[in-house]
Amino acid sequence: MIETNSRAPRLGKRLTREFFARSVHRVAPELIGATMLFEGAGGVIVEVEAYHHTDPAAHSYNGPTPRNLVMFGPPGFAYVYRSYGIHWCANVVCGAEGVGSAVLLRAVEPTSGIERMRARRGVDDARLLAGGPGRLTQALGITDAHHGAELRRPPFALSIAERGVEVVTSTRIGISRALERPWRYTLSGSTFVSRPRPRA
DNA sequence: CTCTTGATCTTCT
DNA sequence: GAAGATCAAGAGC
Repeated sequence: MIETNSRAPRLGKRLTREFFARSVHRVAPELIGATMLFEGAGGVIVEVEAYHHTDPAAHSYNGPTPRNLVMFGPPGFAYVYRSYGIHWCANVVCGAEGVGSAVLLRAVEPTSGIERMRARRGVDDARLLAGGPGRLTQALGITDAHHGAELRRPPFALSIAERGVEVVTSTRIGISRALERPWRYTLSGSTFVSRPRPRA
């Protein structure tokens, strides 16, 4: 399904805490087209997934644990977890404090600090620099050291696109529960997503 | 191009 | 003890 996120209430404006305090299902599509930098490296967010606290696929589904505690904290902070023992994956906490919802950052189209991203990743192809949640954190240099950090403050820099963009919804990647929920959001036509263009 | 498998370790059962 | 919001390399077509 394709829609435009032009109704985003804060297009072109600096992100506020209220931006993240809304439903994860409203925040997620509005992050598509936003620019995300970490210590100056990063680019345009082209793929995210929403994880709601009532969602069996969400880490927060069974309530707070030491790992997911940040998800239950205030919105706008980073939930960083270890994936498959190897990678780091980064989320943005959304919704009211205590709810336990977050948006997984899955792919960025590189626009800034590309050489640093290449050095960290060890590859040249721009589509392989930050296309995938593990690749994204490695390219930008995000680790568990930034777990619980606020996305509105350095070294993060996040800004919503000046204009609305076409957003495609599809099913999420790599999960084994709640497979049918269409909570993956990608920038329409982008070749920088973690997997080929989702079937619309 | 697609499919399969190994790496590696924290969390939860 | 198994599973997991992943990735890269290798085999096969």
